[in-house]
Amino acid sequence: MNQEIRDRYEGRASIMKALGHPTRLFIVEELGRANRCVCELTEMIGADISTVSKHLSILKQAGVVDFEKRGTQMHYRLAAPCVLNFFHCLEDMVRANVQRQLLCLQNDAQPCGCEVKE
Amino acid sequence: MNQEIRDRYEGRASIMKALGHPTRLFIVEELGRANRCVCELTEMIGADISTVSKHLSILKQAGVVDFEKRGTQMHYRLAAPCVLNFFHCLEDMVRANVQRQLLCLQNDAQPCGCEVKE
DNA sequence: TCGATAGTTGGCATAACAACCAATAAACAA
DNA sequence: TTGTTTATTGGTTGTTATGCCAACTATCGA
Repeated sequence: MNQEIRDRYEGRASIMKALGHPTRLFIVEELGRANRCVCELTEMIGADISTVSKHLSILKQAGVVDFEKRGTQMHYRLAAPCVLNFFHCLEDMVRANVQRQLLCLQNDAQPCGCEVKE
Repeated sequence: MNQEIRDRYEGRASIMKALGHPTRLFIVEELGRANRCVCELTEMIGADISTVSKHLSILKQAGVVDFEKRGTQMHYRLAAPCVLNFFHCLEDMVRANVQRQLLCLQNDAQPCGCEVKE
């Protein structure tokens, strides 16, 4: 994998990385329903406003969200609604993972690679 | 965001996080074309085989890939082909991000939030 | 002008991640 | 049995991410 190809994947991976956090995924799904200001999101999430602001700036940097200033408030919106299409696949995978872990617990005689590490 | 909802997003986010690395994204796209053993992927990627093996175990843990032992080789395959659908959206976003950065460089009089930090 | 509200940024401590090397295990050929 | 190939795991080191607090900026109402 040379530098050029690596850069190609770097750009995509940084977007996926931006989506790889529960709080940020929550923000994305919420903005899929309605535009929100930082204060509303902070209220829903229950973290420090500076923490939420930093999550939003990571999403902004990745091009997932965009914002608009209105008075003292910053109104965020989804800039790339196509990411909402990821959720269906993600939910299927979460379900499959749970299923796999259950199967693994049932016949734990033979290891199946889904053991919980200690 | 209570614990239950947080857990819900945690499961999805860990899958996105697993995809949030250039090497792992490369592996996913390559496995979308054909099943591969670790040695083939290592050859393509050009990293230590232990590094590639660890990337694969992260993808396995997330339920993105699966493997099958054949002699001394481990043959990996895509367990969740739906992730291939992510790429189109990712590429659109990368293009949009590049476009945005170009615009930003052109009229750098007013900051637009895409400045490169030093 | 002064104070209150809304957000962003810097700093810091802690935690998680990444990549290599070394050691080990499994399959198989000689 | 011994050596080779393939792959995983442990250990180490350096980098990056996370979340809070504190400091600061901007807008707006009194």
